[in-house]
Amino acid sequence: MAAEVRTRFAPSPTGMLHLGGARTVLFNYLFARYHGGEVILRVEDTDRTRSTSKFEQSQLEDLAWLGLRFDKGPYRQSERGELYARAKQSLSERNLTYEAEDEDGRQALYFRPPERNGSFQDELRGDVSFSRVKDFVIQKSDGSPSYNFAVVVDDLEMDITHVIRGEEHLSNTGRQALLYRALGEDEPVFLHLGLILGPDGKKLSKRHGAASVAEYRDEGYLPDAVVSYLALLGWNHREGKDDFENLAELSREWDPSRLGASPATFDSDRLLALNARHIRRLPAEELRRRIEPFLDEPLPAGREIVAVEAMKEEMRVLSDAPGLLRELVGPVDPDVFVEELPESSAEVLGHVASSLEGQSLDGGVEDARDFVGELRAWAKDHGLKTRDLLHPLRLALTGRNRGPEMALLFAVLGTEEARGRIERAREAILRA
RNA sequence: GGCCCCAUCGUCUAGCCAGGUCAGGACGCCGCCCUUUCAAGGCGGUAGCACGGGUUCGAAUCCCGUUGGGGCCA
Repeated sequence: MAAEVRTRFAPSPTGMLHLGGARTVLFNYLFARYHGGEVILRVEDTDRTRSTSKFEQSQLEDLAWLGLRFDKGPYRQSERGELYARAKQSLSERNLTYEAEDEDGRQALYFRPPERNGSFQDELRGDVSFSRVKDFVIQKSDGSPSYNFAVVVDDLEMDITHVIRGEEHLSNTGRQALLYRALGEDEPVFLHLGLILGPDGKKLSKRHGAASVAEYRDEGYLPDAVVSYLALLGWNHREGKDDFENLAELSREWDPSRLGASPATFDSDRLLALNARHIRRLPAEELRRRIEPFLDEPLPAGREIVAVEAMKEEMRVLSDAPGLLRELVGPVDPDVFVEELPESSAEVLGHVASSLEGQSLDGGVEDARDFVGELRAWAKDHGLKTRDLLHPLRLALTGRNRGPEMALLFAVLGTEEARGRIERAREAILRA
């Protein structure tokens, strides 16, 4: 039962999985899902000097982290020597190969294409021509197959129907097409995605900073946000949707007719904003679970969820969590901001401190909101602007003049801690 | 150097294949609303068809060239 559509992702384990590669897998995955076909993982490790199992392992982890599952594989080219030997034999029988010295002066096997010009069909670019193709190596001096040769043999043997990859492979495709033809086989459908560019307009690479998937994971990006962002690099939604909850939603909405051939520039600010949006959508319970590994101090006992709720508003990546937590519950030195406050703030703080008596705001957001409501009513009665109430209060509680909703601060700090901080701020003002 | 690909607001792009809607949306930015502040949300605004030739009654759209950018191989 051969599936009608079969795509593959074929990474070389010579480095980390980069965003470009991740986008390529994603599209192979989505394309296969769209057609009800399958996607295969094939590790192209013929370059024995640069391939390591460590990189292979890390790439597999990154793929899993992104939520991309393969229907088959991983296969490794290093384990498929026989297939290449057989194909080589077939070419030799047709007198299309010869041995000669390569650039390094070592014996290698060359392929002599019967034709040197021609064209192939690319799904996104139409008829793509090639010309002046020179003889090229198919078997290196160490006996391993060359890149172009192994790819063709494997894609043929695996019955790959659609080769979806980055544009950097477009110029290799002419040579590959010649190989298919020499082997007497039909070519798969080629589909070359536009490159992903860095801010300088060049192909996105390590030179552009954190371009590996692992680095994004370590910084606290959510896989769903990364996937959602990557999907829009070289593809667009028919109704202009620009964010997708997760892979499942993307799979439902994705359709290959919206693929484009133009290059796309990677915009890290946009990814960051998108990640923040995904974080805000997360239920506090789940967000708590996710930030746990990033924290360097525990969340306030018994008030974990409100604390997460309070941090959520300003969190853009999970690694923001420890800093935000410190701003929330870390020690406050009133002397730092006391200058900013008028003396009348002492009275305000005095009122809040005494109102806190008998209150129990430990973790209850609703109670805290009621309490803040009362404070606002009091301020109004005394001819105070809300700002004159909340600004000193915020400084007293966190030492900052911006931050989460006031009620959340009370709920996170709890009655006693809040009262202590307010008292200390008040004393500092009176002292000044 | 050879071959190849790409070209619409700052960014991602829709529109191009089957020429004719003030070139549409989103992000960003600016302003306003909301808000103690920030964020979020709502409303409004700014900004673009790289250039030159054709073809056509009519070109972002088709053709040629130029320029620019990129890729691969050397």
